[in-house]
Amino acid sequence: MKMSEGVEWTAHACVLLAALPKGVGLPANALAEFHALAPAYMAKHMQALARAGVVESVRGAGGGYRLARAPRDISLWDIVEAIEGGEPAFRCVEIRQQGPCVTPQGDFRKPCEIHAAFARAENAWRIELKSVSLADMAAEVARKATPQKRALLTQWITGKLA
Amino acid sequence: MKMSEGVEWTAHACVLLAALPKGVGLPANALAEFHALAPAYMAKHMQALARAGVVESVRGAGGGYRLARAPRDISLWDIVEAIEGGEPAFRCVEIRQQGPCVTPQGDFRKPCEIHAAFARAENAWRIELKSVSLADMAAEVARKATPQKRALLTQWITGKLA
DNA sequence: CTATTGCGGACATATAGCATCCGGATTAAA
DNA sequence: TTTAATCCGGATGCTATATGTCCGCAATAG
Ligand code: FES
Ligand code: FES
Repeated sequence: MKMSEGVEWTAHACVLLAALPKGVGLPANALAEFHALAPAYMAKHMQALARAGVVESVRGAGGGYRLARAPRDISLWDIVEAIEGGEPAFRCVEIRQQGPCVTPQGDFRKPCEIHAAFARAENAWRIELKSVSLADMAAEVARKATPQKRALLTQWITGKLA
Repeated sequence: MKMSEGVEWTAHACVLLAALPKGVGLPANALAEFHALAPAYMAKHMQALARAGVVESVRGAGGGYRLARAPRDISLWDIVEAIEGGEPAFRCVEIRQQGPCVTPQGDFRKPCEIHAAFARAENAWRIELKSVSLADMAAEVARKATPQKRALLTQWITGKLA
């Protein structure tokens, strides 16, 4: 059970976008370059984010991606859902309905206990992810940054926007 | 992000073992047959459970697998850990340390915010799984079973133990 | 008109999951 | 002592998913 690395890629990218002035964005190429990632693959992931409504795309020269909502209104779960899809990790395939001890009158309308337990666990996981917003993470990153890093960052960003 | 189906296989198998008298077990073949699963693959999964100390193996004729502890002391998490391994689904590969804006004096000793958030979420997930025991699930299954199913089950089990 | 950028599909490769098979070791029972 | 049942670990093959690239098309700013 391994989560796609695309989640980390796009999460970092969104944190970067959250640090930009409202309504301003960056092209996929720049987002990939910022963390030295494969540009073509990053572009694919950003398309998924756009389809999911997490970011907005602006086509044409000078375009790129920008956040579709305020950083406070975008959670880590939104990103996971966009990249991984909303399907649960545990998928009950109803093996209880197979085998020599299944009765014809068996009642399988209610989910089995195993299924229900995993559903509860994944729900707790989602709730935790939904409670973390881009604003939270961006603020924490900014707090920990040294003055040098801050300067380097603003310089790089202005270079990309020019 | 998909969990191995082996988790469902072994979870059902353990619930079945929990319904047996204490100290009594069943061979891997029977555990596979009970839910019409691939016998060879089920055997592999049971070996993993034995290595993890969830079940005990008894070799030789009349042998098989039995629970290593009381059903109350085996949780769903124990099974997931045995089959999937304990590694987290989200694995931070530290891409924050790459790119044009990393400063030489960067402090990367503390985990980044994204990493920390996923760790919290997965911890909530694990806590929920640890709170569900085989005893809980077996009791629930028994409660929902019809008299016919109960009879069929005991007949099948006695056939396997003979 | 041209350069830039996103969009979607086709494609290729790598990794992980699914499943089988086999020889060896162990043990109960005939 | 022989036989059959059973677990163990490794080797193997197949399939699905993840990773990553490429290309033509559409949109848009200058
Ligand atoms: S029937 Fe197997 S988990 Fe629901
Ligand atoms: S550096 Fe990427 S999640 Fe920690």
